[in-house]
Amino acid sequence: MLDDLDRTIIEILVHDARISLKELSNQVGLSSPSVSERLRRLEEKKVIRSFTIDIDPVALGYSLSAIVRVRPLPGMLHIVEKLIQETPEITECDKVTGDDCFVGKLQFRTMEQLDTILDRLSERAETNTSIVKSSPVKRRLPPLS
Amino acid sequence: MLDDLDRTIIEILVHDARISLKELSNQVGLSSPSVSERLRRLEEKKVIRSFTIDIDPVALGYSLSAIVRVRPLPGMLHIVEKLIQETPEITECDKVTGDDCFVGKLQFRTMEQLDTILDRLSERAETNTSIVKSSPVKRRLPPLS
DNA sequence: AATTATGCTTGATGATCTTGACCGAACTAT
DNA sequence: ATAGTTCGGTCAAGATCATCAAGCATAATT
Repeated sequence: MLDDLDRTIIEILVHDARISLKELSNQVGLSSPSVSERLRRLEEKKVIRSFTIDIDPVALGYSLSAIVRVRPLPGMLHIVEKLIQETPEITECDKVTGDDCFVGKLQFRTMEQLDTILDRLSERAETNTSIVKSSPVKRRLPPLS
Repeated sequence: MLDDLDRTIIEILVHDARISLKELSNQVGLSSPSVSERLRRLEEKKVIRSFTIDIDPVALGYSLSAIVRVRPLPGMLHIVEKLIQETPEITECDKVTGDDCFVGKLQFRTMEQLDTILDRLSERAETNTSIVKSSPVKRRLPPLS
């Protein structure tokens, strides 16, 4: 489905999505129309879901983050899911197997804010919260091979 | 630190980091040199950490993912941290407070592969793994206000 | 009140992107 | 085998875009 050239393109763009087509095509070893066409196809096939930016949450004032595991009280599953989606400080959340139904990431500014958000969840779910101390692995791609 | 124009720029780029400066400046309502200069400063201040792409792991063959909580055995903290960092299928990992020391995300292709990876960790840590069934909240920014 | 710093616009220039015409290798069907 | 088709590539042009220098307005500083 993806050949070596596609993988090279992806690896370059992961590090700099705003590189010019010319520079990209130089690094890949193809002409720019070829790379442009490959890019178009990678987007079309939804291999590349989007070009985006990585923002430092601290710069937005969110100096703290936490992993929250959420186990809805009986009958509360859908309400809790909606509540999670409507909590903008929860910046990602997965629904998982096991005792915890949801595992999410929470960005917040103060402990007071954390408390407020968790209080709201606690009306309908048991929560288990771990404050993030550091991130030994920053977001990265798995092996492309 | 950030004004409304900066926030607008960020919101636009989050959705399309490869938009031309011209189009971006139209949407922001400034001339392109102004936007260019603001972009430069946002990068300089490390508000924008990088321009990158969002890749569908499925397109890379990783049709499964899991949240793994890792509690190193006594004395194994640093070895386990290193082991996590050297496991490329772990695409992000936080060090957190609480009983679990690390919480990571694992991308994998088959249950067999999951088993192999967890076996390696289990020599030096207790692990608790939850398979991701869906993602009710895709990665997003917290409120910029 | 004068001065300076900041952040903006404009317009010229040079660089980049896109498009269309064309080419060749690989695969299919006769 | 060979003719046709498809796919992915190059090249060159015209169209578009980014950058730079110059100049202006506003707000802060002295």
